[in-house]
Amino acid sequence: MQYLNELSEVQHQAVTTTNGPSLIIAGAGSGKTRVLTYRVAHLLKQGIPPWNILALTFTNKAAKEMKERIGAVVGDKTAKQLWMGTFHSMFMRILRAEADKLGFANSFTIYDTADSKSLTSSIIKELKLDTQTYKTRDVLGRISSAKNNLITPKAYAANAQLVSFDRQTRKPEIAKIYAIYSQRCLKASAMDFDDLLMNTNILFRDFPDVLAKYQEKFKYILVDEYQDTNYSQYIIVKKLAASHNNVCVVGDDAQSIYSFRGAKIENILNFRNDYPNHKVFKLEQNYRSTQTIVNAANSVIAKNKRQLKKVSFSANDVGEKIKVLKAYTDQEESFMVASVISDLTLKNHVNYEDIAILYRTNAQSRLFEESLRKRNIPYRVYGSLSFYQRKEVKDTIAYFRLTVNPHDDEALKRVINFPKRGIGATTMERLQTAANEKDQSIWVTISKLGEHNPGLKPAAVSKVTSFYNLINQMGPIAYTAEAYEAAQTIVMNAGLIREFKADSSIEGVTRLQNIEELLNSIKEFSDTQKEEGVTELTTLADYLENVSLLTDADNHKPEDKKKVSVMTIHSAKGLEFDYVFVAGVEEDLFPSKMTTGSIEELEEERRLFYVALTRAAKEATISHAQVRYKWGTLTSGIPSRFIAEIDPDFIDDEVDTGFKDATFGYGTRSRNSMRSNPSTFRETTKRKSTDSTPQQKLTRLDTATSKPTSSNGTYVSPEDIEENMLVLHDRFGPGKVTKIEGEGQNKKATVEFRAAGTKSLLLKFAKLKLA
DNA sequence: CGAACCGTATTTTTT
DNA sequence: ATACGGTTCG
Repeated sequence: MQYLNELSEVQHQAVTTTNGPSLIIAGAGSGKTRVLTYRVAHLLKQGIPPWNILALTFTNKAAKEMKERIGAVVGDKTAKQLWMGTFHSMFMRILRAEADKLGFANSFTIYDTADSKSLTSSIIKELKLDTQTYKTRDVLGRISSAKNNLITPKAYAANAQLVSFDRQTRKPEIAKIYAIYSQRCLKASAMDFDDLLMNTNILFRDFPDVLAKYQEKFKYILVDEYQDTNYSQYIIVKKLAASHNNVCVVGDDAQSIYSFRGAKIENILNFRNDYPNHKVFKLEQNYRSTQTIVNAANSVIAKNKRQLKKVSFSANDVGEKIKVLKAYTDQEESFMVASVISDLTLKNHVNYEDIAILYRTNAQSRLFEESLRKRNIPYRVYGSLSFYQRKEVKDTIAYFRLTVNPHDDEALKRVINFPKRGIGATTMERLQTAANEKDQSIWVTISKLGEHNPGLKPAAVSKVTSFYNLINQMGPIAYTAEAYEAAQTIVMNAGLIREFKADSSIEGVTRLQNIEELLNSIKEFSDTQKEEGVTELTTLADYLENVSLLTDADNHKPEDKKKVSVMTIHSAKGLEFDYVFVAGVEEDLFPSKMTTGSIEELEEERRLFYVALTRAAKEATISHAQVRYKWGTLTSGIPSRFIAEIDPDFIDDEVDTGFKDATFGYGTRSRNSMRSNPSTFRETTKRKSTDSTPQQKLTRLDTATSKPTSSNGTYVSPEDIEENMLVLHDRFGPGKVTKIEGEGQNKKATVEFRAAGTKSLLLKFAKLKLA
């Protein structure tokens, strides 16, 4: 047992004490992953079959990495047979086998957040409720938290507290919306993220024999990030563990940052009551970070009232103090960070992959991208809009979804008129109403148009029917054909390729490329399945199951290995980097404005800050700006309270940027403090100007479906438009100005588009393409 | 029915 | 600033 020698005493205990309930309190950087990995490996070495072990992680990525590490000890083949993954993916797997018992097709669809939103919002509209009062986000939030607390629609309506709360907030119909939402999901054979957990609970509650089967199967259960489990997840674990009682949970209450998603920090605090005979292992030594970072982080988290007492210490070097960069503007902040990174890599030979920029909100990523690009620093932004959330990709996947499960109403609504088939709002409304009345999916309604026509004109009937035939004909290939071939056929038959090819604009070309990338990823998936020894045919249905729970971080490409990581603090959970930059540490941003109302929420933000700092192994740098764009307007920000909460012994004096006014300022400014200005910034101080010339913004690009790439186009004023110029307008692609008429606001240009013929445009909507 | 146009809310975090 | 939904016009 070579691997046991690499462990500290307490780690060793935590790894080898495998029977009975265990609670591992694992501080940041305490070698938690290593313990979990070896614990599983240890079980396997003792002859426990891999399929008897259920290991629940917080992200797919964590599961994948752990499987690889375990594979290195016990062999890949064994490791692959482990039930190791996120709650959502593991219980999806179980539901795929059992969903018919609950009235769902086993090929049920998974609704992502966008689908849930769209469904909720259409129900609100159908009920003719005031959309101002019933905001989709709020309603969905109520439904989601009900589900996470295992409150069914019926129970919701019967729950005095919930009902009276909704009445007080003037939203008495939420119970009804919830009921309809669930009914629609059932008819569509669709489950949202919360349903995957809730329906697992219902399955275990209503089918004791099924529960018994899985209790028997999972002889050993491990749960990572236990502090971030919600009630629904907690009950699943409790039930599954009830028979063998071999449950090991790992967590750190100081790192609980998901209460907005229903996570209950109490789950870890209450473990002792739930499992009286449990053993506790406290991993308190931080092997990751310098003493300075650990002590600084401790000094902050000490301000929180609710926490388990534990020590977190480092025996590493004392290390550098934490730096605070003070920028005038948000843009300047990003330039500074890029500048420091540049110095780190050039002078100190730090590798890009050992550096991360972390922030509170995804919206902050943009400026960092620009600054890093200007300095030719390779980077990868995680989160934000993932590949799978792009419109064209979602549309294409919607077709795949429909062929796998035609009752998937959200997919159907998405593509029934894309490409354009002349099926408009009126037709859809009639179909939806008919479907609601008969309590069936839109698909069933369409299939029975002959028997029951809800007032559709013959023209509409024929259009809808031909869509029906299209999908119906393709249906079987999702199950019978090889995934890539099926995907190709569908994309062709549905007219998607034709649609995307018709658009020769920059955006259009990108869209086509994205579809190609999607198809490639399907091919890759098939190939990987084969390599992993899957002998059955890999179908499109298989691919869809796999893809629905993937996130941006799961698309980790090999080339990302050599890049600076840019992401939210939430996504950085569980990761570590030598050099970490925490940006935008200002009041109302971090802590977020939404959270300063209650102590609980503020404490969570503080834990988030704690997580941010403890990602750093060698150096942590905090930055904040005095002026920042928010919602398109300039706002001023003061340094976050969290900076003041760090014990000053561990902080360097604030570093002013030293950048020149004109370059980055959003207006005139007076410089007052130029106190410490370390050499790092001296040379950049001399930079007189950058290549970013101020652009005159005329108007938005209306109806543009994807962001124009700023490198390809720039805004110009109407008076600068001349004949023969290349112009971009909306999605029409590049066109040439052939004629100019009128003056001033009414100045018009006739533009010849390659794809869309000749159009006459008001120039205020024109966008010049640099020829 | 679809395109063009216009007004408003949005940004807290994710499986 | 922009994405989205609603309204109007052809």
